[in-house]
Amino acid sequence: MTPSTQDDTATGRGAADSIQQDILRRICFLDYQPGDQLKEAELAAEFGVSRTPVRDAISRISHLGLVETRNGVGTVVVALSAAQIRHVYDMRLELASLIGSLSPREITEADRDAGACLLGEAHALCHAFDARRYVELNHRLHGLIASLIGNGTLHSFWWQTYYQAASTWYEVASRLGPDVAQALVAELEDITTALALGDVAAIGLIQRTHIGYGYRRIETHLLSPEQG
Amino acid sequence: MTPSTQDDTATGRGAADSIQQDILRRICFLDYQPGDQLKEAELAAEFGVSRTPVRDAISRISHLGLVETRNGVGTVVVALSAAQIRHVYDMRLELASLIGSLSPREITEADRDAGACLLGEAHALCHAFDARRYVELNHRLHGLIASLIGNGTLHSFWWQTYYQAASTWYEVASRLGPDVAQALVAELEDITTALALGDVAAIGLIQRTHIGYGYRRIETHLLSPEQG
DNA sequence: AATTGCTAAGCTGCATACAGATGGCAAGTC
DNA sequence: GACTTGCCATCTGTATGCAGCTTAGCAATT
Repeated sequence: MTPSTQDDTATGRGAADSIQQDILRRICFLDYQPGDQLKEAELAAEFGVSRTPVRDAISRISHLGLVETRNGVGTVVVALSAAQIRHVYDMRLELASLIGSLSPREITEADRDAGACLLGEAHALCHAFDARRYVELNHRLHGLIASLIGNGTLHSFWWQTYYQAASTWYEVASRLGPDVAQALVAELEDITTALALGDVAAIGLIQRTHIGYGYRRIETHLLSPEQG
Repeated sequence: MTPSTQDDTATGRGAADSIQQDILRRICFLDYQPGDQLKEAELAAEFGVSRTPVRDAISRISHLGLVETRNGVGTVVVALSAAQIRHVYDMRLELASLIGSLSPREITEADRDAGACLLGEAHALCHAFDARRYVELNHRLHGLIASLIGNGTLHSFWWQTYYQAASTWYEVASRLGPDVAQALVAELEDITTALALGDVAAIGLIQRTHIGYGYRRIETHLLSPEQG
């Protein structure tokens, strides 16, 4: 039961694995935008490996629907449709509720420290906003919460939907600016409280709440105004 | 948003895709038992292709945790631990409830026909039981229900957990014999009723119920007596 | 001027050769 | 006899060459 988007096959496929994460990060940070082409040869040269591990990485990413590869054409980053985004968010709402009920892990002091650290950085972000940094903070917050999930299947699914959803955040953050940082602070304040109380179920419900808010932001600022 | 275990990348990776399904089927039918080694060269020869598409297929399967591949050793089929099986079933119970609530598709006449056909074959199976045939009927039932799921993310997850769970059924069926066929008949009777009424939500709840029964069978006949 | 056919470039899919890693076996040593 | 050590068979990870597919652009024709 490997997370499938994070740390599988610790031994084998060393190169392909780190490349996969790197590409996923680039998609979430919009280094690769929808429509961009991922050329195997190019990436192979950049990472200093051959096409084989790059192919492996891209093949895995295609599971998530974030890229589409066609013979003779290439691999392009695809923007999730409005319907797909809704489906992902509908699913994430449900998964969030399960975090606390399906074999959660015990909260440790390290978790509380990480939460406090994130909250501090989120505060700083409000004053000096940077979309990239916002996405990165979200990534670290996701990692913290995912680590609390004891159920391996849920853990895997949580990561999968994360990457699908996260690919939209950078653009929302760019358009909304510091407002999303404020929202992140609010979320982290709730979460640090729950961490202090050792209540994983509460964290799941908090997540559910803020996933709902997040979807509303996407709906308003990404789906309604232009593009579909 | 590709199902990831069923029909991704319709255009590219044609060979790898069918090989992946074939290997997954073999694992579920216990043609490959836990501990068995999947040798790339061997499979490549059997399918009449090179190692590359075989590697691709195996790489994808490793997502599900059904195989584990280590450099210098090989790829072996792994038996899910009791905890992993429980996690998968816990998740399936929750996913089943969502089938009816997350953008279900309309039920058609073809669905009703397929359900009736399955029910007939399940009846036949009670008299002349065959574990392999039981697993196959379950597979077709799963395909029918999965096709009713409109939410692409849920669809993908439903398939993923299916393969993880199905890898245990053959052994249970072998030990219990016709009893599981009776249970399948009961399940299909409920489902054909729901199909007739066009009630997808009911189908999800029926699934949830029988997934619970199924787990109890596994717990009793696979986990308790011997092995863990 | 518009259309159609061709050509060439570029990309992925696949095949195969090589290198690194692992585990077992056997020879050697205490 | 037990343990250690080095060799070897074997499998995966990686590199690279080749073939098929797709597309864009150009040229010839209507």
